[in-house]
Amino acid sequence: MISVNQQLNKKTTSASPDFNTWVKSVWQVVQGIPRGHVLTYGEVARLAGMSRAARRVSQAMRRAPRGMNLPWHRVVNAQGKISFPEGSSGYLEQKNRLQDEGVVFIKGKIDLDRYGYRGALDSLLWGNPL
DNA sequence: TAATTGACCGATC
DNA sequence: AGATCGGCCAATT
Repeated sequence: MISVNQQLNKKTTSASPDFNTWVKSVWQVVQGIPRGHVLTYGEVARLAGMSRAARRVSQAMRRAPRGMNLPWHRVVNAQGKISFPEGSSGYLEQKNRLQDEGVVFIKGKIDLDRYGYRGALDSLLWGNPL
């Protein structure tokens, strides 16, 4: 008995042109994140045109060519936390990179209202403190 | 072919 | 605030 999940998987698997196109959109979106700000996986997915594909964003970023210097570190999860296992090399590198850009961690979390893209726009429009 | 795996998310308690 | 849970779906095992 083949599961529904497997059926769906089969239907869209094997490098569908749609998915590959979307992957490129993901790269563009990520490239557009300003220094010192972050976007969540879900937001990137949505902005790239697939609202439910948060989990695919990491895949897309992993595929990015080295030369393009994708600012992958500016993508965090919806809780404002780094999604690599705490203490892993990926975790530390991402945290270091973000801190170098002025992003502040409080108890391992980033305040998305302040550093998120939306937060950034609100800051500009509202001129609110910090 | 089938099951498992994630750099996830939102609702809910 | 933190923990659980179901849904998600290409890639990997």
